[in-house]
Amino acid sequence: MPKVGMEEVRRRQIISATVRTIHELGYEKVTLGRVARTAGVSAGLVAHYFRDKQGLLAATMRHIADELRMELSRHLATAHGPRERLDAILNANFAPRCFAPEIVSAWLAFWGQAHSDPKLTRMQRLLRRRLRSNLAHPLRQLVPDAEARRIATGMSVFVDGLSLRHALGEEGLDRQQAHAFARDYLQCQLANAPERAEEAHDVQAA
Amino acid sequence: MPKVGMEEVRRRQIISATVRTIHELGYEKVTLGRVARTAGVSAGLVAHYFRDKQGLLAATMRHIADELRMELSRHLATAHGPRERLDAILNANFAPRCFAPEIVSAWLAFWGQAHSDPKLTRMQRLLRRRLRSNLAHPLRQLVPDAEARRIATGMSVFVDGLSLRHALGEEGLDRQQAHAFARDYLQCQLANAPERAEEAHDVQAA
Amino acid sequence: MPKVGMEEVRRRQIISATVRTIHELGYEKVTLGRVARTAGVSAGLVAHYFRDKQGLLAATMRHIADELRMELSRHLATAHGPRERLDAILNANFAPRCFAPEIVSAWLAFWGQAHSDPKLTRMQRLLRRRLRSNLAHPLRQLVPDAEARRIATGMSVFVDGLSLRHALGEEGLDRQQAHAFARDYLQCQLANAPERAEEAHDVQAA
Amino acid sequence: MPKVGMEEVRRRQIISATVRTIHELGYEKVTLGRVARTAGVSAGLVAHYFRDKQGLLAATMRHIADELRMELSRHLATAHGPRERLDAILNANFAPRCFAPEIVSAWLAFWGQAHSDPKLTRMQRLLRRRLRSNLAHPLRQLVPDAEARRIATGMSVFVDGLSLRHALGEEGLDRQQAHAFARDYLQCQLANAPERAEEAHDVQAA
DNA sequence: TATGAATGAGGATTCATTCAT
DNA sequence: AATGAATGAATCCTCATTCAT
Repeated sequence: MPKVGMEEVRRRQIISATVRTIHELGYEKVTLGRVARTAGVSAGLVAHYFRDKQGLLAATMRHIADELRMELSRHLATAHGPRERLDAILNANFAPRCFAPEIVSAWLAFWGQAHSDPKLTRMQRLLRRRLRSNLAHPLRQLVPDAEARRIATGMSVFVDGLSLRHALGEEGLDRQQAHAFARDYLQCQLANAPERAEEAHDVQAA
Repeated sequence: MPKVGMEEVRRRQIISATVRTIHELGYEKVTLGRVARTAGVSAGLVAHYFRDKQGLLAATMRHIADELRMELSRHLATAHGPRERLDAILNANFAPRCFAPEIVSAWLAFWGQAHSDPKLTRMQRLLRRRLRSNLAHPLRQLVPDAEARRIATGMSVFVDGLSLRHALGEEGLDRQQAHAFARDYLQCQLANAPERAEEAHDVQAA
Repeated sequence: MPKVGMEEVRRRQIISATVRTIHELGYEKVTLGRVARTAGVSAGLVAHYFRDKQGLLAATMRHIADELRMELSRHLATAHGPRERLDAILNANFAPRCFAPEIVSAWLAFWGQAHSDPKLTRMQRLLRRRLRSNLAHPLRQLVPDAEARRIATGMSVFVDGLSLRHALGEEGLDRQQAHAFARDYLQCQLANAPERAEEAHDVQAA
Repeated sequence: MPKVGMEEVRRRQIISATVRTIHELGYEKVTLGRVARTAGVSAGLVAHYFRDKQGLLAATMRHIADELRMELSRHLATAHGPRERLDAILNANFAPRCFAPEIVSAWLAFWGQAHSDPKLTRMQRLLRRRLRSNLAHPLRQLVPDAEARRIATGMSVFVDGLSLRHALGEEGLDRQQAHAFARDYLQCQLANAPERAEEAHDVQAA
C-alpha cells in the first residue's frame, strides 16, 4: 500500500477523524489510538505525521481556521459596499461547512484548551482579531469609529456565543436560527447607532 | 484527631481547590492528586468525600451553579418592576463572585465536558432554561410574547458569549465592560422592539 | 499490606532489583517493568518512589557510591601510617561488597551513560576526585608531591581498568587477583619513585 | 540512479555516522533513524545494508577493531627487537586514529553491551587476547614467562583503564598523557621484574 | 540502489481507585 | 477523619522493521 504522495491524503484523513472524535466523545477522550482507529490507520502513523498529540490538535485547529478563512474569502469576493460585506462575513461564519455541529464542537473544545496551550491561545487571539477587524472595516463606513469598534466587538462576541450554544445542542438554535440572531444583532445595533459624521454626508450630497 | 463537622469544611476546601486547579491548569490537567495537594489534603480524602473524579467535578459545578442562584435571589429581592428585575438579573450574572476569572474558566471547562457527561448536560440545560425564563418573565411585561422570548434567548446567548470571552482573557472585556455590553444589548433590543400590544394595555387600564 | 514506614524498605528492595537487572540483562534492557517484577512490586510503585527512570538509576548509582564510601570509612578507621592507609583504600575498593560482579557491572553501565546524563557525570567526577585525593594524601608522605599526584592518578585509573575487566568477566581476574594487581601497581610505583626529599626526613629525625 | 559500487561507500558513511551518534548521544539513544539522518540517507537504507540494529552495531565494532588491527600492523612493520615491538604496540593503541574521543566512546559503549550480546562478547574477548598475546611475546624475551604474562595482562588492563577515563573526559588525561602513563607502567614493571633466566644467571654469576 | 509509507510492539508515565491502618 | 501504600489500566510516544515502488 505504500504509495508515494500519501502525506496530504493521510493528514486530511486523520484531521477529519480528529474532528469527528472530538464531537462524538469530547476533547478529553481524544486519544491517538481512538483517532487512528476512526481514521483507519495505525496509532503510530498519527504520531508520524503530527509528531505529538499537541501537534495533531494544533493542526486540526489550524485546519478549521483555514476553512473559515477560505469560506470568508469566497463570500467577500462578490460583496460590494459595506452592508453587503457585513452580510458576507456573517454568511461565511454561519455557512454549513463552518457552523456544522462537529466544527463548533471542536471550537468549544479548543476554547477550553487555550489556557494550557500558548500556541492555541495565540491562534485564537489572531482569529478573534481578524473577525473583529473584518467587521470593523465596513462598519466604519456606516457609523462613527467608536461605534464601529463597539459593534464589531459585540458582534464577534455574539457569534461565539451562538457557536457555543449550538455546540451545546440547544434546541431552537439550529444553524439558520443562529444566523438570524446574528443578523438581528447587527440590524438592531445599526438602527440605534448615530450615523456617520459630516464628510460622509458631503460625499453623498455631492 | 477526628473532629466532628469537618465534612462541610473539607468539601468547601476541596471544591475551591478544584476551581483553582481548573483555572490554572485547564480541565484536562485536573487530577485528584493535584486537587488534593492544592487543598492541602491527601488524595485519598478527595475520593473519600466525592467518591469519584466525576463526583468531584459534578459537585464543583453544582457549587458554582448554587452560588449563581443565591446571588440572583439576593439581587431580585429588592427589585421592583420589570426593568429593575432585568437589571437585577444582569447584576447577578456579572457580580464579582459569579463573573470572576476562576469561575468563568470553570464554566468554559464544564461546557466542554457537557457532551461526555449526561449529568452535566442536564444541569446546564436547566441553568440555561432558568436564566431564559427569568429574563422572559419581566420582558413579557414590556414587549409582545414572541419578542420577549426572542430577546430572552438572545440575552442569555450573549451573556454566555461574554463569559466565554472573559474566560479567554480577551483584553477590553473586563467584568465591567462585559456588564456594559450586556446592558447595551438589552437596551438596544428594547428600543427596537414593538411595544406591548394595546389590548393588553387596555385590559390593564381597565 | 499497606504498612506505614515501608518507604525505606521498598527503596532498598527496588534498588537492589535494579542492580540485579543491570547485571543480568544489561543497561539497555532495564525497564521499570522488569525491575518491578524482579522486586516483586508493581511498575507503578517504582515510579511512585523514584519518579522517573532517570531517578531510579541515579538513586541506584548513589546507593552503590554510598556503599563504597562507607566501606572506605570502615577500613580507614583502623589504619595507621601512610602505607596502612593506602592498603586500607585498596581493601575497601576490592572488598567483596564493593567489587561484586553485580556492582562492577553497574559501574560499567553508569560509565556508559555518563555522557547523556549530566547528573551522572557530576557524581562520577566527584567519586574519581575523592579516590584520587584519598590516595594522594598518604602518598605525599612517602614520595615527592608530583610523584604522589601521578601515582594517585595511575592507581585510580588502574582500579577502574580492573573493575572494567572484572565486569567483562575476564578469566584470571577474580576479585583476589584484581586486588593483587592493584597492590602490585602500588608496590612497583613506590619502588621506582624517588624518596621524599631530605628536609622532611630531617624534620622527622629531629 | 542506481550506481554500482556504492555499497562500500554507503557502509562507511553509515558506520561513521553510527560512531558519531554513539559519541554524541550515548549508546542507548542510537536509533536507526538518527544514524540515517546523520549519514544523510533514509532509515530504510540502513536496514538494507545492515539488516538489523544489531547488525549495524556489530559491523561498527568490527570496523573500529579492524582499524586498530591495521594500525598495529603498520607500527609493528618497522619495529625491531622486543622493546621496539612493545613501544610499537603502545603507539598503535594510542594513535590518534585509535584513541580519538569518538572511538573510545564507542569502545566504552560496546563494553557496556557485551553482557547482552554474545557476538560482542566473543569479539571483545578475542581482541583482549590478541593484545595480551601481542604484548606477551616480546615480553617473554625480556623477563621470565610468568612475569611476562602478568605484565601483559596488567598492561592491557591499564590501557583499557586509560581508554575508559579518556572516554569519560577526564581532565589531565589527553591522548599524550594517557600514552605516557602506559609507557611508564611498562617501564616501571620492567625495572622491577627479575631479568630473564639464562643471561640473568650469567649476570648474577659475574 | 534508495525511499518513504506503514505497522505494531514495547516502554515510560500518569492516575483513579482501593485498602489497611 | 485521614493518610499513605499499592495497583493496574490507559495513554503517549518511540522505534525497529517490513514492503511497495
